[in-house]
Amino acid sequence: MGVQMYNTLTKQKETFRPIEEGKVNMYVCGPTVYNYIHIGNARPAVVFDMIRRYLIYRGYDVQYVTNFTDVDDKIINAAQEAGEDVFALAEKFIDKFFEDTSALGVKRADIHPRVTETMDDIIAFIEALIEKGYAYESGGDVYFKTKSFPDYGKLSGQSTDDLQAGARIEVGEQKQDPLDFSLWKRAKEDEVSWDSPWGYGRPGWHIECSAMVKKYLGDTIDIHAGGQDLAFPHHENEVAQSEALTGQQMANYWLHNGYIQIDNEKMSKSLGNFVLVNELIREHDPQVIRFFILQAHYRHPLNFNSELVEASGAGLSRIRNFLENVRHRHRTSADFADGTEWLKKIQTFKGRFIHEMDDDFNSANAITVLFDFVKEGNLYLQEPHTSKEVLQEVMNTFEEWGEVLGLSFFAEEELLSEDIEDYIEQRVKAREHKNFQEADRIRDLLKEKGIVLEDTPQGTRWKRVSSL
RNA sequence: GGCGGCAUAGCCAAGUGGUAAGGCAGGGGUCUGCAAAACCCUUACGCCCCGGUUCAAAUCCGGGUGCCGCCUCCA
Repeated sequence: MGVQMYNTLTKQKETFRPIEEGKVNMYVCGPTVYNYIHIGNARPAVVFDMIRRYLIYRGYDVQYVTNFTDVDDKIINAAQEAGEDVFALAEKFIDKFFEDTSALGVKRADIHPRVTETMDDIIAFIEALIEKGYAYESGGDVYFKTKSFPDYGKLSGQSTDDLQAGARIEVGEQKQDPLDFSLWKRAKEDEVSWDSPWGYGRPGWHIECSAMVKKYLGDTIDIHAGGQDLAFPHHENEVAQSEALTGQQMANYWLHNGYIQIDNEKMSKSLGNFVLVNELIREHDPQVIRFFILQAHYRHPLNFNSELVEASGAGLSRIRNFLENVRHRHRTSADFADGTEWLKKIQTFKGRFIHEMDDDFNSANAITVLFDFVKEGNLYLQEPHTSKEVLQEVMNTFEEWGEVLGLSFFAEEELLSEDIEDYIEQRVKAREHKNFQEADRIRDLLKEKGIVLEDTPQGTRWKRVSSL
């Protein structure tokens, strides 16, 4: 059956068929870099990173491109307010983007093109559209002639007639039709601008993605993704521009993630409920935030607040505890038992994981498979004899799943300092002599140092508790 | 007005025709010197409401209600 994904274009789940066997070209709309990213920006970054990782896991050679909109009204305004240089401000928030997303386990794209570095291609793209009669210059602006593209609306399910009703022409715009949208905007006084056949100006809102997709991935790509709100007008306009120019379908599969809501409302400046990732990761383990995001299906709306994240963290701890305990058992016990049955069972779990992920990247259900595994695995750990091979395979499996989900389930291998080793040794002796008062004293003392001790039939194990 | 999404236990969240996954929180128990971790039992006679189709519906159809979003920059 293979990987199934919900395609916004056809409004149904489809079996994924790449253009070229074994390869995937994937483009995800990136942020406008005028501020720190918020949790709403984090969701597409995380879920499409997960999808990318999964496709790689499934054997595809994935070429993944995410852009930065590094020149735009919002950036210009933000720079003005801060009294900073436009380019310096963009540069700064690109750095911050990488900082925040990598904390969330998001890998870098293969290519991160920027508008300012794609200017020639954008201008050439617009010129070609004018030549073909799909666009026109008007007072230094260039507009796309929406009605000249018959399929307009096919992605978002809007009809030009319906759109016509609500459309308006902004003051100062010189469109022939209210539905036309801008490809090139004439520069205002003292604004950053680039030279073009239509005078100084900068690209409109949607053209960058069309130009970048074409430049880096080709006329038709496999997957184009972004937030639900981008479907219209952004992606619709991209389709119009690209397909008008090339005559080819722009992308075979369109994926859109659902919104994150704060207390069931959209994040917005007016409501003042923006949650910046930057601030969030000071209060929560970023891995927990990622885990929280992946515990919901990527297309569904997801409500967000601190309590929910913490509840999620307890779940992640369960998995981590299990693996720490597996590791301890692996270190401390000999290889007695026959592992054949369990090795088979692990394969079954792996199959279930793939089955769930194949179904439109259902990471929520995939994580359920992990919990089911943990449940059975904990029972295994209680058996008097375990197989070292099985324990190793359990760790390998979670390592593999962790790589797909972008989660690290294992604490860093760590050696304790000698004095703490000594304490643990002393406590073992104290317990042997039934001096429980002393044993408890040492346990409390280490707990204050962030080391929690747990006594098992295989000896005392320790773990470090997170400071977060 | 047009387009779309959502509604499942105290909370989060799967499930899209076969008799309600999983996590968190709560309660009870087992194990333990005591803990911790873990395990066992327990928490929706019912999936927003009303009709209908079916041997069978949370799942399909019709009608309602509520919430959220897009249509303007927005992930």
